[in-house]
This record gives sequence, structure tokens and C-alpha cells, in this order.
Amino acid sequence: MVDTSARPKRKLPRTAPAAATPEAVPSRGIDLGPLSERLGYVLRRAQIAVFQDFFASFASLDISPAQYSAIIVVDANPGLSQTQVADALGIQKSNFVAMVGLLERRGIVRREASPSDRRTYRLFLTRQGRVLLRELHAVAEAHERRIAAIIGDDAYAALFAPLTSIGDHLRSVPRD
Amino acid sequence: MVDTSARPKRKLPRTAPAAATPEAVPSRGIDLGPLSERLGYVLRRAQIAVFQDFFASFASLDISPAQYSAIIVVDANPGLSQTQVADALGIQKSNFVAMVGLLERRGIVRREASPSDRRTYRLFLTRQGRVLLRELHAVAEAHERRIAAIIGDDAYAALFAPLTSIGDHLRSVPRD
DNA sequence: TATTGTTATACTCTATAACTATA
DNA sequence: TATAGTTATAGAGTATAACAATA
Repeated sequence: MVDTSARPKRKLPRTAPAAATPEAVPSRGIDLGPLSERLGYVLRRAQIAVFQDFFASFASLDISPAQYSAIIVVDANPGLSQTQVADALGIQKSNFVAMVGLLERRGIVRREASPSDRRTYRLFLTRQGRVLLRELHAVAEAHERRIAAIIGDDAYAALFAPLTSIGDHLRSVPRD
Repeated sequence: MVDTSARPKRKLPRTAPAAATPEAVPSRGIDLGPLSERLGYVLRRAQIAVFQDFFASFASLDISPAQYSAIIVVDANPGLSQTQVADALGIQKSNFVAMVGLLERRGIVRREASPSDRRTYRLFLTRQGRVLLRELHAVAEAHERRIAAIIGDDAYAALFAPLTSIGDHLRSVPRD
């Protein structure tokens, strides 16, 4: 689930030379009407901007938001199965396979065969993965501070509770 | 730009029968560590939840968030060119072509040849489009009230300024 | 030369089905 | 029968290149 848009393209395009800036900035000279009072629109714009800053911040480490979240969950819960981590992140286990494979090839995550259930792998960070994670956290915190600087520390801190609440509770609300 | 993820698939899948619920809910039994203090993560989760509610709300009218935003901009700025509307929404003009075509075929938007510049079309809502827009706004407002009910009216109202600010200003912040 | 609308194309993310090997 | 990991595949969104008509 947690992923997308602001997406810098990884591979070099075959017919195209090189990506400039992803997710172009909407022009500000045109009346957006009631759009600025629609939370979905405002939320989406903010999320794209934050992800763009995230991508720019982590470009040198070549880590995406989705990878960062997976590394964090594996670190906080060593030994979880791929399915458990995928569920925790809200992504399909089938789509998680390639990501674990990549993190494993990069020496960040380790798959360990479970002794009790030979169908499952238990996931751990490698030592190198833990070192990387410290670095990632430092970059992420600078990124957070950059956002806080825009809107002020109090407004920044005040965003978490309502946004988390929306993410947690909206799905189950009945439609009328 | 403004669009995506929570995406109910429109067309019926060819190899697959039917989509159940898009963007699965992350399990809440696992420690997410510092992820819950990363604004990007929280923002993304909230945005997906809000878009899911939006899709559910507008399913019967078959209008996506991107279409809704385009209809609003055309209504608020009658006679803009496709390129201008695409720029205002932050989407590529090439990707806007199909959307205008669809809205035109559905009788919501009208393309009118510009008398002064024969390369451009001026976009307008049809009468039917304006009727639809009123309906869309009513549904959208119910959707907004549903969100406000989760976190309270004050917290809801307080989200707009900081989120808009982040969306407007983050892109131009220099990296260090 | 530059721009508008357009087509074609590639890549990413997401969702589902189906397979295998286990349980 | 059911589940874990995997593969294959389809659909949607987005980015770029290139073209014809026009400026």
C-alpha cells in the first residue's frame, strides 16, 4: 500500500533520454475553485511533495519510501515471515517478493529458513542493513525537519494524530 | 498529478474475475517502529484512505478524483485550452488527451475550436456537465463531512493550511 | 523556431490467479 | 484443504519523444 507517486523512474528509458523533474508542479495562476477545500486533493498534493523531497533526500542511498518502510518493519520485528511483513505494510505478498529479493541481493535483508515451517522464510536485517538503517534514519530526520520548517513545529506535530486517525478509521466507515 | 492510489480497477480483468477491496488494510498487530513518526508514511496512508472513500462515494457516478478535479477547473475557468487545464492540474498534456476525450464522449465537457489560434481547443462544461457537477459537489461534501466526523470539525479544518503549504512550498526547498 | 494536441511507448505500482511445496 | 512464497499477467498512472498543423 504505502508507496507511490512521486515516482522517479529507476531504469534509464529506452526511447527517452532522462527524466527531468517528476510530477510537475501545477501552475498557480488558474482558479482551482472548490478543489482547495477538498481534503483528498490537498492531501494528495502534500503527499506528492513530501515523497519528492524523500526521493531527493534518499537518491544517493537509492532507497525508496517503500523500501525504507520494509527495512524499518524488519528491524522492529526480526524474524517475521514475508507474508507478515507484507501484511503489516499493506502490500500484496506477491509484490513483496521482488523487493525482498532486491534488498537481499543488496545485502540489507537476510532470508532465513524457518525451522518449524519449511514453507516460510524469516526476515532479518544483516549487520550491513542495520548500519544502513541508522544512516537512513538520520537522512529521514533531516527530511522531517525540512517539512517542519515550512509549517512550523507545532503545526507539524499536530498533523500526525488526525492523519493517523483518518488512515486507521476511514476504511470501515459505512457508505450511505 | 493529482490522482492515484487507491485505485479501483475500472475494466473487468481478463484473467481475473473481480476486484474485492483495493489497497488492503495494513495489519495492526505488528510494530511499525519509527514509521508512525514519518510524515510521508502517515500522509500516504491517510491519502489512500481518503481516496478509497472518494471512490466508494463516486462509484455510482463513475467519476474518479482526477476527473472531478478536471471538471472543477474547466467549470471555474471556462475556455481554457487543454494544455492550460493539464498544467493547472499538474498532469502531462499527453495524458490529458484521453481524459478529455472520455469526458467529451460522456457529454460532460465540450471542445470548442479557438477562433484566434487554430491549434487549440477551448474547454467548456456542457449543460449536462454543469448539472453533473452540482451532483458531484453534493456527494463530495458528504464525503468531506464523513472525514470531519472521524477527527472532529476543528481538527479537520486545521489540516488544510499546513497541507496546502507543504504542497506549495516543499518542491522548491533546496537540498543540502 | 516554438507550441498545441496527439500518438506511441516505457516504466512503476497494484491486484489477481495459479503454481509448488509444504502444513 | 489451507498457507507461504513465487511467477505471470493485466490495468492504471505517469513520463518522454516525436509528429502534424499552426503560430
